[in-house]
Amino acid sequence: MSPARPDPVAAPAPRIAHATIHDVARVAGVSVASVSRVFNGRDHVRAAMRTRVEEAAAQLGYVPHAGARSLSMARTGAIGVVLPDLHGEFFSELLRGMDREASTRGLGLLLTVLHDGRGLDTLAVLRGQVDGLVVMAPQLDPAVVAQHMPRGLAAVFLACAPQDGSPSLRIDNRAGAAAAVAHLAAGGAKRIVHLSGPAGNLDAQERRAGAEAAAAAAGVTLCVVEGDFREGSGTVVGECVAAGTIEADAIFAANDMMAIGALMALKRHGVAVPAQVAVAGFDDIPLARLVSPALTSVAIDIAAMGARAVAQLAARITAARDGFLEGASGGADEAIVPHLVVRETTIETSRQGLGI
Amino acid sequence: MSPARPDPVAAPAPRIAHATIHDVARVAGVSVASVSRVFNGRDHVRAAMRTRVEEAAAQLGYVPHAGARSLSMARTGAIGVVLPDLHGEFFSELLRGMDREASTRGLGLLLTVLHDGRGLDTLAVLRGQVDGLVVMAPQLDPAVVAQHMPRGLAAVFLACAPQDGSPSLRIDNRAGAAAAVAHLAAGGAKRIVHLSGPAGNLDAQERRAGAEAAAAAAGVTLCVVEGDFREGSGTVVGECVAAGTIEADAIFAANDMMAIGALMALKRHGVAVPAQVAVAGFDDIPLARLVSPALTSVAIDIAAMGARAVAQLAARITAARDGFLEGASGGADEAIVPHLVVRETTIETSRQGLGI
DNA sequence: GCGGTTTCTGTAAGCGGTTACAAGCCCGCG
DNA sequence: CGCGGGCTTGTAACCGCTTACAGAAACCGC
Repeated sequence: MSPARPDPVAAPAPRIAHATIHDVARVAGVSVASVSRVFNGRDHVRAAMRTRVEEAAAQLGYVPHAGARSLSMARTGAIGVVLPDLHGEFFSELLRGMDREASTRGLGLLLTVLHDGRGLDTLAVLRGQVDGLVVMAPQLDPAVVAQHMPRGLAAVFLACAPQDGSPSLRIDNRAGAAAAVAHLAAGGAKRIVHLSGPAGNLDAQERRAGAEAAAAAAGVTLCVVEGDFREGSGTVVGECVAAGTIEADAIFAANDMMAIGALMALKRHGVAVPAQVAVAGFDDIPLARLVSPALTSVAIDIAAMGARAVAQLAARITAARDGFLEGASGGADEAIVPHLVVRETTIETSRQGLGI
Repeated sequence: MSPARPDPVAAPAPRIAHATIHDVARVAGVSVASVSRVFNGRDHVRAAMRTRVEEAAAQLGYVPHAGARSLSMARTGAIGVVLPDLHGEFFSELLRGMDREASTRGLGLLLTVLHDGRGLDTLAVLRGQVDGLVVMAPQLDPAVVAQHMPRGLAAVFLACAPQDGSPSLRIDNRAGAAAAVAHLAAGGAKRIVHLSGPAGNLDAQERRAGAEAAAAAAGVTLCVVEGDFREGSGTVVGECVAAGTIEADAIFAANDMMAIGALMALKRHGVAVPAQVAVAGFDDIPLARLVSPALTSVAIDIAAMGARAVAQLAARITAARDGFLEGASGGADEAIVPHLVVRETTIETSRQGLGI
């Protein structure tokens, strides 16, 4: 072997371009297999060789090439995250949760945003680039999504219609709405008006159903007014309630912006909140705690949802790798149960809000 | 060739596992090179062969393996985004801007969050997985970052101390602060108090310098009080101004939370804003437009900054690929100039705010 | 019909790793 | 001292795709 080993001293100084495993092997005077073994841990490698390789690697500034490695190991160490064009808090919290979970597992996050409709074909590109997919595409036809899914890639669906063979995570809108209505009823409300979202919206439907169920269970009256998820419809309802056109002692809006619209309208007309009319919303947007009085709302732990999705996906990936064939362990669907955040619009408090 | 070509009819039905280029070649009865040519476009391929290959590919549901392709082409089609542990609006807007720019170029975004200190070594893992890096690490020692950068990988630095050889994008804090102070002076302020950020903070220093320069230029008095970027220090200053301990007709805070603290304190003490004391902040957080009176603030187009970073990186990547060697075209450093958003805390308006 | 192009197409050598397999080494034991 | 057997290590075959190169086929004008 000795004649084949070049003099380490004669090795060129660290290059601009990256050193490969072959360079390291040459400099260390060993075979590429040995270098690979040293880098991948616990194969039987003699100490002398290990240090020789490590020195050569350090000298060359060698870093393994993730792409090559993933090709030969059939594992990329990244998961694809497919999201609609989201904004603000929701987006960042979701990603934060996913990252938290992924990084503890040594996984990277490859982000793909589906710009309005176009671009489902980018999913195909992901094959060989990720080990699995977390897909959130509530606005898309499940059949179309299914058709574009790279076959044989583990996937978890988030907040959208369930797909065959892949588990999905949804938000338990029903339970959240029920909790809000039950809370209002427990606070003494007898006639609750539910300001719902647009009839076509799935979340809106579920929230409404939850509200109705809880109202029935509590024996209180619930009247539903259809809104559009925007502040304006809240304003209208707030004014009707203030004027007595709608007789109610509590308002439960299907999202916070509508609740805030109603709240402001009530305030403007001198209606005491919560003394005369209590108000609750859904989503717990950051603004909810800042309005005065602070808005009671149903909160979803978005980060936890993201984390859960990644955890499920990771489980599926290892399961697939360990030979459990597809389809089998299939759909461990989960529902994320929101929790109620009680603030000043539903309970009397001595302390004033932030004064904003 | 004919004996080597298996009967297409005998080909197995589409498999569970993914078909490779060899499978397609076999089914189509051609060589892998031809399949590759068909998929990669504009090489000379006869029409008959093209359709044969396309049919075979469709039948097998073949999708090229991105990993393998990137290995042989030395191009991954992804760029790494390295960020500190960010929250909310900033994070989502930055990513939105990056995605917008990246997706038009057919690039993916591989996200890496640097959880408090730990994890710079994950940068090394990125080699072979991305074509370039956008790094934002304002809290880290530039030298340490430089040391961990995979050599030979194009990079752009965002809002942090400049690095050798890689362009960086920074926020022009000076210009933003100057604009705010000039605006206050133009509105009639003579004695402005600048509530700065902590002395050790780079942004804070720059904002202060900009404020001082603009005050000098406008010939108005500027007195600096050091704050800590939190609401509390704003409150204190607001109260001093209300009490007359600090004599001022305008407050310019180095960020919005402090400005809001001051604003609320002034309001509480019955000081008219902006009539008696004008207030301006920095950052234009979402809350700024919601407080009453709405806060004038210096806004940074975060999405544009993200987009710009990606655009620069893309340019560097292609430059590197086209042979311009490193270091040369080096640091086309850019500064993102913020713009002033004028609201009710600096100009009289007839309309009331949102009433929040 | 033939040489000279020009246009396809196939062969095979990578890209940078991993890893099954076998060969080499060293050891203790009979 | 010879030999079986466990550690180390090297050889080489992949992973799935691109592409340089060369051979084959088709086309041209004569």
